[in-house]
Amino acid sequence: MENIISKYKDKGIRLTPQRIAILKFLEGNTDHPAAEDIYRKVRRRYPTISFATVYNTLQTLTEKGDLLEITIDPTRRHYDPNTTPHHHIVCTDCNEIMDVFVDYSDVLTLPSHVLREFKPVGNHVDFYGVCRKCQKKKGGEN
Amino acid sequence: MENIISKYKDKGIRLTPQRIAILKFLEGNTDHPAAEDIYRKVRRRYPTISFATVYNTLQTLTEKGDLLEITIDPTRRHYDPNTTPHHHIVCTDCNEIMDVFVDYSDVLTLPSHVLREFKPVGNHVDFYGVCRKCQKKKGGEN
DNA sequence: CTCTTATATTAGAATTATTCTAATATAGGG
DNA sequence: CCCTATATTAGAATAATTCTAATATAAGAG
Ligand SMILES: [Mn+2]
Ligand SMILES: [Mn+2]
Ligand SMILES: [Zn+2]
Ligand SMILES: [Zn+2]
Repeated sequence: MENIISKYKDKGIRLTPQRIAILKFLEGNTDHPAAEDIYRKVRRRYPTISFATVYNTLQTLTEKGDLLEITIDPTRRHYDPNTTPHHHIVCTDCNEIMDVFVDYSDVLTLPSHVLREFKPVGNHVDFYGVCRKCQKKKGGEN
Repeated sequence: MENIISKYKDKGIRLTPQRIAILKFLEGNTDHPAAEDIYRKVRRRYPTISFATVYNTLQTLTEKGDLLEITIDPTRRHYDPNTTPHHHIVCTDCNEIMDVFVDYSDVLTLPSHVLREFKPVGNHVDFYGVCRKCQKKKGGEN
């Protein structure tokens, strides 16, 4: 818990109570929260926190390389504190996002005509599927 | 050109001049336009067209399975009239999007603990890279 | 410990993409 | 040619994100 503080002290990011609360919420969080999820949680302890602070902090962390923006939900940006490269599977029904820790880099080869136009630097796979909960729901509907 | 009309007449989509203009703009378009790109183009011939018409038409086409929404740019939705499954590479600098027509399904295998939670229905790979134009620009900066 | 200041926080306004509304127009079948 | 279910429209509404400018504070220097 307290090592979050030492971890970020070095990085040259100024540690305010609001930021520490955000960092604690994100630490180990595997839910891929959106800004509002973070805002709602942190506001419980810091009722005057502003959305601007949440967005500013998320942007700072992203710039420092300690947070990833997930562009998988067209309606809002989600955030992922796990910056080791990995992929996601999303429920087409409820939008739940689950991690997929497999490195597909070796098999994701690009055709030469693409390589002629682009110098690749990374990849990310979005899997789509139906989560167990939604499979049950759908079964019941029929 | 005229076969667009016959193609969609069957599908039970009512063909208005505005819709035909949108369909013609999308036909074979490989630029992955956003709603505003479509609006701006079609407005040249139909100056009174509304954004609502553009969005309604895009939604209708998506529902009929003749258009794909591309969730790769966090600031706006892009659309792809090519509905055969394929992937994309995006320039991290200028956001240009290029198609990648390779079927990776066989090699994108999921771990069993993920398969226990999700019944997969599809996948999409986002490649990131730097396009030739931006490679030159960046080279010049240094 | 106190001072200083660069940086962070805040409320609220601004911006922007997308959706909604309700009045009007029209595609296309009969 | 008529009818009506469906499409178009202007503009308002909504919602995510960004911006602004005033105030507060973290943390390094002394
Ligand atoms: Mn993740
Ligand atoms: Mn494409
Ligand atoms: Zn689900
Ligand atoms: Zn580029």
